[in-house]
Amino acid sequence: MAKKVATIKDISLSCGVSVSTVSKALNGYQDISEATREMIIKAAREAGYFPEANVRALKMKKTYNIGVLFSTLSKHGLRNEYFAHILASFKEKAAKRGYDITFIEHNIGNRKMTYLDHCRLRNFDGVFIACAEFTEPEVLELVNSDYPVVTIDHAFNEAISVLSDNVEGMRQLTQYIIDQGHRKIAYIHGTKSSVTHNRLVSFHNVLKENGITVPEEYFAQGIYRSAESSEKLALHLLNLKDPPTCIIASDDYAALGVMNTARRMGLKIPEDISVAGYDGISVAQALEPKLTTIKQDTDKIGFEAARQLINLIENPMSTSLDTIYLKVQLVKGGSVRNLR
Amino acid sequence: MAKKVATIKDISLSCGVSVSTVSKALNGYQDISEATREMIIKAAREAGYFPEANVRALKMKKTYNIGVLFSTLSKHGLRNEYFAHILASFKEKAAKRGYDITFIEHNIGNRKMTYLDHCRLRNFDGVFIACAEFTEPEVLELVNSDYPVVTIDHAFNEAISVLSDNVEGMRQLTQYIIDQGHRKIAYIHGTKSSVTHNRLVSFHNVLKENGITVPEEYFAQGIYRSAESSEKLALHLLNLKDPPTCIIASDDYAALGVMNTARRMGLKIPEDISVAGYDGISVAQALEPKLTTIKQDTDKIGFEAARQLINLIENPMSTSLDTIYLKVQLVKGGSVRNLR
DNA sequence: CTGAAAGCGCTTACAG
DNA sequence: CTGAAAGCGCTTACAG
Repeated sequence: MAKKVATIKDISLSCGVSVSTVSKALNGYQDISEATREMIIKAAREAGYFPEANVRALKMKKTYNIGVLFSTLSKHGLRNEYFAHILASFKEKAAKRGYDITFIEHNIGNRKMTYLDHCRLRNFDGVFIACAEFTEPEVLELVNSDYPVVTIDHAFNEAISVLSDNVEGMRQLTQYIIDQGHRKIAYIHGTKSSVTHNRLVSFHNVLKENGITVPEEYFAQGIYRSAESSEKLALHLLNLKDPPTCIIASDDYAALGVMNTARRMGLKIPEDISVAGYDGISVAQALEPKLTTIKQDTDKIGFEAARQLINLIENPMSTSLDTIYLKVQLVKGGSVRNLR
Repeated sequence: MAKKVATIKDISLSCGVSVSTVSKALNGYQDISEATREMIIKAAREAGYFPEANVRALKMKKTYNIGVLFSTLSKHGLRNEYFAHILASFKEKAAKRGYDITFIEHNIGNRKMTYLDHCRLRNFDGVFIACAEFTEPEVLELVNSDYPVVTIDHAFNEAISVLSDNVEGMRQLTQYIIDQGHRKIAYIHGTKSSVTHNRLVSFHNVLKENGITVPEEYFAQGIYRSAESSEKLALHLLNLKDPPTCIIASDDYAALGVMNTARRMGLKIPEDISVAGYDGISVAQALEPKLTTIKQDTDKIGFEAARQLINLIENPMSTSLDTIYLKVQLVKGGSVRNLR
């Protein structure tokens, strides 16, 4: 079980040269004779030698390791398809550029610590805040630290932020529904956050632009990703004296809840009631009718976050701390009826 | 942007003591005067000092870092709810025990390397093979290495394996369906693998025990997690001269495909055709009728994998290389009709 | 072309 | 109770 690994010293002994020479030969320095280099490389291969990155980092001041903050709250974190997909694509891009990924935690080896402490401990080259409570002091401490930081879903002045364009997404979705002839549109939105806020504002604006007014009772606050919560709220909405013809849910999971309630009431989708979601999770496209929704480009978000972060790490002076808005895509599905 | 971090030397200078003394004070050695200790701890706090783990590891021969192999193939890896949930729970448990998690990759800093090389590079304390091609030479090299290894979904002699009990799961599911009065049961299974094999065998056995024979044409090979694939296969099955009364799909996603096809053909579920899945993904329980399926306990799998691996790391001599089978749970849902 | 030496930041016997 | 010294495995000016 012991992990006995060849060191540079072992190679130097077996080759009868100094460790300096071994190091240089292995790192491709030019001032080593071809014969020596070959001998060393051969010996290293045979010994299964591989340099230890942590030690290397000690001299090089670079760990090629990125810290990823991914707090695993109830419905968030890795258990959320949205975030899991973003991480997958971030990981792929980072690997391609030669960086490893380590999760940022609150403790290691029995020591409690802040996120920032953990970063120092591991000496990350940069930090990706993928999923966190953005008002937490510890998170802010990280954002305001000396580390190169990229966040998603939330913009900071002190970091690069990659955002799915929520204003534009909600605009496209709402306009599409209006274009299908709907004027009585209800919105079960998620709990308070900047994302929720932007979508709500956008929804309002598009209604106004189209000269549409909807009653207060068409707005309900649900819980992101909770089908249960939206089932109840949908029941209330559909039992109104003047019910909506279309319900937009906070996300695709919530939309499934709306569909369940509708079907339970004997309503057909989209004939009797139209439903729309947000996110574009895979399952919602495996159903029939396919859900009308806004697809967030998780591959692009993760890819872009990694690209930006590594640029910031490698060329801090030529990488500005921008907020980057990524395009979303309207998925027309079949769950919104054309009333015209 | 420069990460100037206080070192132990800085503290020693500001306190007027040696680095040895600082190190000992910070690590709770007893032979340091109370006054000195307090002064040092205070100074360290003020300087925002935090020891660097990589350097520490150099002496301590322990990194408190676990390598996780998670190859991101098309439908696998982090984009698969099953694996993502297992990773989430593994991560939580590992964090609680004080271990970090780093993904094992194929390259870092432009160097190609094997998985084992990467482990040596990062000097992991142990390895969790969560999602990989188990026949790949590189994976076998890892399993056969000196590293403590835990795998899931596949048993090895040289490692601890945590498995969801597929034989038992398929047994429960099949028996339940038979108990509901079904005798014409089709099975759209996944592509070849030990998991697929065990489920198929179990399915056969239960049929035999119940004196049931089903025609060859009731077996179809689909693709795990592909609704598209199972849509086509279901169409074929339902168009047979003597169609099944129940179709078991390889997993819940595939089951959704079966449902789509059925509905498209004007069949109601479960009145006209019964459907069952496997996995217990969240979405399948948000639908109506709820899908009859076998729920794999992803939380338990990840938790147990982490627990076993850390035990193996910390107490190699008192941790045996077992294969651990975890219970599954039959979710009765409403997608299988009671024919009695 | 090669190697001795210093140093990265830390820990830990050992001497005082 | 405190500190000088060696060492973990590697890199890199510098001297030869």
